Amino acid sequence: MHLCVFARRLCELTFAPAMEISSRYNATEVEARWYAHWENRGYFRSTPDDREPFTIVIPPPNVTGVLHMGHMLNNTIQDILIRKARLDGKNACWVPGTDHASIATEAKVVRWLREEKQLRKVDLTREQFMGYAYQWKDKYGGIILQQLRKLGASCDWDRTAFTMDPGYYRDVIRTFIDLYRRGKLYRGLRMVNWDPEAKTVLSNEEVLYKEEQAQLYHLTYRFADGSNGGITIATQRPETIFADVAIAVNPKDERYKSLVGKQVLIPLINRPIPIIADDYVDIEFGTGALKITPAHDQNDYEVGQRHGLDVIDTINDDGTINDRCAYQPIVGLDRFEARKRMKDALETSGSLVKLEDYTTNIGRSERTNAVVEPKLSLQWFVNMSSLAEPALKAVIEEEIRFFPPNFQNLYRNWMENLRDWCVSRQLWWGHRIPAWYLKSESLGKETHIFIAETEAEALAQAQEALGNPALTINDLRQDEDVLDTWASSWLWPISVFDGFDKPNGEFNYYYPTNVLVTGWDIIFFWVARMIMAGYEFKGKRPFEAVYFTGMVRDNKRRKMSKSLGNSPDALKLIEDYGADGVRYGLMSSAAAGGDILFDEKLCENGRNFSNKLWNALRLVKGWQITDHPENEGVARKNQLATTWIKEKFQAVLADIDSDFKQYKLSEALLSLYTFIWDDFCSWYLEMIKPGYEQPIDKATYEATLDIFSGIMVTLHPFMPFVTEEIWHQLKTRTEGDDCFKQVWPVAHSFDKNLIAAAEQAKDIISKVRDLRNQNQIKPRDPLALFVQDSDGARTLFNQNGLKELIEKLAVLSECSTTNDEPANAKSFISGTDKFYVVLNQEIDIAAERSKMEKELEYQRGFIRSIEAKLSNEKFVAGAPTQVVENERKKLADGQARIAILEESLARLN
RNA sequence: GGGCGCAUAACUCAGUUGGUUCAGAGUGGCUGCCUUACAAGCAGCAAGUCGGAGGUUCGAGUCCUUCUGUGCCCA
Repeated sequence: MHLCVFARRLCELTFAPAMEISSRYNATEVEARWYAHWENRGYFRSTPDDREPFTIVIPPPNVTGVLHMGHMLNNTIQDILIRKARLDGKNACWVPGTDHASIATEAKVVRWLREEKQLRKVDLTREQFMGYAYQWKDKYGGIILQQLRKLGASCDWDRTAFTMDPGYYRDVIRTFIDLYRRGKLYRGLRMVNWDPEAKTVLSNEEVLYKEEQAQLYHLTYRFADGSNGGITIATQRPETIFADVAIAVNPKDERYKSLVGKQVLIPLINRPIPIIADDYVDIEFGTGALKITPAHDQNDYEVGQRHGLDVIDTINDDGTINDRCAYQPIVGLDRFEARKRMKDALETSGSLVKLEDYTTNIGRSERTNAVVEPKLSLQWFVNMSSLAEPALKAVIEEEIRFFPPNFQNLYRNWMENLRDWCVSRQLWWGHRIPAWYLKSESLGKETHIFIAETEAEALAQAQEALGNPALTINDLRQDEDVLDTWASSWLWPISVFDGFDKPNGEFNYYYPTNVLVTGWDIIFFWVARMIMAGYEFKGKRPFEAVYFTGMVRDNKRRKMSKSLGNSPDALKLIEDYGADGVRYGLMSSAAAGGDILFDEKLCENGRNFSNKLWNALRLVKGWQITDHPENEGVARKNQLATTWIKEKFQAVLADIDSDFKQYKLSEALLSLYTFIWDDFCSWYLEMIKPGYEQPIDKATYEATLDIFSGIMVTLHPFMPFVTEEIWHQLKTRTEGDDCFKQVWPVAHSFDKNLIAAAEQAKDIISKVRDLRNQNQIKPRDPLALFVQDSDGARTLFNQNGLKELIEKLAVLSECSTTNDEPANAKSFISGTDKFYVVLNQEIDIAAERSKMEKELEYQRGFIRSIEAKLSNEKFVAGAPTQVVENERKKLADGQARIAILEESLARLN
């Protein structure tokens, strides 16, 4: 750093007058102030009125959650859409809330009890546990909703909902009862994914499969008839052989054809089982013979069903071996401990013929990481087939539109291969299943089931069903399980508007909601199920559109997660770059559905953008105002500049409107960014900027404030804070005249010719600057510019103010037409015109010639390709006239440039 | 094994129903700058056989086939 620079900085710091606006934008202070202002004035609140509603329900974050990158992306998008809808004059309602997240929350509460209160869940009653859980929720839950405020989320906080609020709870229970009564919900024995650690059922989606090292045991089962030999199978789970009911081979397998129907003996216990034939068996895998253990494997269960085989369950809920296992030495041991013991026992008995290392997919619980145990269990299921049909149709026929649309494929694929939905979870935190059984009937063998909203109703049902009025509540036992969290959140868009209890209330106004914004990773868990619920319970779509966001990943493409520690601290980012900066950073690289590789650099760009806006404000507000322009030339120049920027703004507005319609939010933001930074700041403000200590004329100044204000309104959905601040700094506004409340400018048609003329002026100016750069001429040294006289040049320069504009920005001492080539000048071509810049230094003729020859070659190539097209009859006949005409124009322009170049070269020689 | 995507500059990505020599943006790189709004900045520059091969077409980054690489979902 130069000394003088340092000195100047120091001066700024030390002596800057207090009145002066800081050269750096202070996001933290501004953001807190405006959020409080909006909230205090009740701007986020929505009540039904005559306006068209625009509704979004938040994907409720986990009540235990803290703000992470995914939330910020997701909620920034929702906020943009909601703020845009408000500016469009709609009654915008964004409903916030949280999800009780039964598994995750219960796990946290259990840990909290253990660590803070030295309590174990097993020592507590259900009521005690729930008491603690609510305590915990009140203390730690919902932090994320506070954090969303920091991001600028303009939710109607008065509507904050929770999936276990009393009304919501009631809806969930009633829905269960309703589905049961209509035969769409049943209790059944199913092979489920069992987490032996959490002792709960997991959905398929909650099981994570990963390749792990395992061992394949090759075991021989001897023939039961005492003949020599036996059949060798390969298994990864030798501890389950005592639950075997058959050995299966492929009917096409020549090796085993003759053995089908024979009996073999299970090693160590010598129980006979049959050899059966089933297509399921893979001839290539292992030995081609497969032990069938229906209680402990999904596929085996299905094989068993097909062949009418028994089910022998030898594993307890906690993963230990139970006493139905006929081999005593492993009873009571954990399944993995049992496996170790089996190795020796099998070796000793001579049944183990080979031990082979191999890699296999092992499923683990997403929550506890325990190896998932396939287990037969009585669970509650929702029948999916009838619910899926309208939900699939709605998406295929685009009654619900997906953005990006290709997620239809994923959705269809899943919807066409549905299994019934297991909705029970072996937890306490959640909506307790409203099913009562008779205590006299043993667990899992109940034949009487009473489904009711209350205990009293259940009792009445029981008394009637059994014809025994003496029955008391003590004779009944309520199901211990709660419902899957998704079995509550699928009602979200209905329940938050009380659509079950008051279907003719405001539910009518707000539902269907307009758009759902969520990550594609929960398309099955949640999106599909909300669609089902919408049609099943209300006969209507829950939303018109779904905007799928991508996953936020780190720069190594890894999904951001707590366990990897690769997720930046969301609140720290907001502190460092401002909410506007972070919002910009997330949006600028987040095309719908596409994953975003997050880089803090993007937030830095956002912060810099805020700063750019801030400094544009400082510039404009620093000007002295005068009633009249300095002279006629300045008046013409400023007139052209303001007209041009207005027209350009219209062009940009048209693009943005179209982007919004297609949910291309990133592109809309990028268009605005480019327009503001390049057109407005780099060009427009430089065009009208008065000389040092010169005033600006009032008309231009006012026009600039209006344009600047309009720009702030359009940028507001993306960067609400900085725009609100600047909106107020620009002019003195009346109470309540906030950027937040403005009307989105209506795009009207614009003057393309004027925009094109300005573009050419910019091209000329850039080329002069380039010549300065190449020839080491200082930016402030005035130069003389001449243009070869031509019709085109005269038309261009007849544009009122254009000549003055070029003179100012290119820093020219002179700008006029000529018929003669000036001495000591270098030339360039802009459009089809030739320009000369007088350099007052010796010109390197050889270099100039070579440059021109290169250019000439390029231009000749250019017209050759066009001539080829135009001489093709099929092209001229087949292509749209617009395209053909355009080619003719290009050809003419190219020829004009060639003529200029050839003539210039001739002169050089 | 079945299905769905993706492949464009050093990096991250845009690129509408095929139509401007169309190959674009940001970041990074290079050159020159304290120039009275902004160094969180200004002015300029360079950079790609649009994964390979074939096809359809007057015309292909864009449509089709196939290969390669890569990611995801399901089993």
